[in-house]
Amino acid sequence: MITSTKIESPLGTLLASEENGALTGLWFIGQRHFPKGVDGWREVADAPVFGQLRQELGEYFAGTLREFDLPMNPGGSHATVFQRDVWKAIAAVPFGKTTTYSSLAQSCGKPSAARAAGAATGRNPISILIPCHRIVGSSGALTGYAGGLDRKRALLQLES
Amino acid sequence: MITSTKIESPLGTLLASEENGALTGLWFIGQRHFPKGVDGWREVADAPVFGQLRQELGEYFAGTLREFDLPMNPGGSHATVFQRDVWKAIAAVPFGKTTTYSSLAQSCGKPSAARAAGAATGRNPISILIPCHRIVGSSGALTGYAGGLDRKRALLQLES
DNA sequence: GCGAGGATGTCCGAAAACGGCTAGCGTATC
DNA sequence: GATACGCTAGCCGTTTTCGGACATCCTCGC
Repeated sequence: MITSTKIESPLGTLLASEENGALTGLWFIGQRHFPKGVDGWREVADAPVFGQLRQELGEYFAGTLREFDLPMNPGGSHATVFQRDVWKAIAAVPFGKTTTYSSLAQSCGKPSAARAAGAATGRNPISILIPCHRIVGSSGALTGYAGGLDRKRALLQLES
Repeated sequence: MITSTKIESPLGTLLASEENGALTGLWFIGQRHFPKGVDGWREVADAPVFGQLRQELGEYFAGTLREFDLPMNPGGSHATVFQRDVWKAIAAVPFGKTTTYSSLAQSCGKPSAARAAGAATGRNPISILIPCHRIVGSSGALTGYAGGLDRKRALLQLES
């Protein structure tokens, strides 16, 4: 049973989803790759992990928290091996730093799969906590963000 | 968590699967459309429903039982609406009787989908209990059976 | 009688398209 | 010379699309 809730943030409303006590997703409402089966989820605002998430997100946007710490389970059952690898690599990028798509690909053992890494990055189910906004082009250009480049810029600004 | 077990029968070895106390599948080993994820299932010979199944199958092949009665849940989560309709229609065919593919299609509200009904019949996950062997061509010919025509013939023989 | 063809839902494999990319050049501009 | 663009041609996992193949049967033309 998947449950969900909405969370307000300075960058717009977020939708969070949870299953078995672990966070499974966090998206800006209506963003690219917004999940499809949402209708089948049950809105339950007070799941424990949601409370913790609200708390930590608040501190993050206030600038007082740099690392999230709560149970996560991105991708649920589908999601390919490569995608999981990429997301894991993204999660390893520390607050305030950035890295490139090709560097990501390299971490996954597929040095020439930069473009595929970009695609996988876009499918990241847990925005912000898995900091896909910290991934930029090898030239330093932002190149893209499922929630819109403005938000990516804002998040990087917040962390600088 | 899906569990499974093997069951011997006069027509060959069967594989049964169960989830949450309900029978979800019953196939002749190696038959057409044999399930794929079997490796991920756990063999547990003494689930309650398996015991009952062994018992009833024994009586069926001995000729002393004509109607099975145990919890079934064919198709698990995938399986389309049309397929469920077809399987339900098959289950309504009584012991010793036969019906045709086009008649099945008609029962499902799609009179011209006889061929599709055939395809759906082949995907029936619970052999014998959902008596897909009772479905024949409109000419009376057996036309096909995922477990092989010999077994279909034998089952019909047993019921006559 | 007999052969050909169309309707039908689903699965499966193959092929093509599609991205949150990049390195390598050739030009253009100071 | 530097630096900065802009274009191009490869790169690669995933998604989408497409074309058959099926446990059929009825109709139509010969």
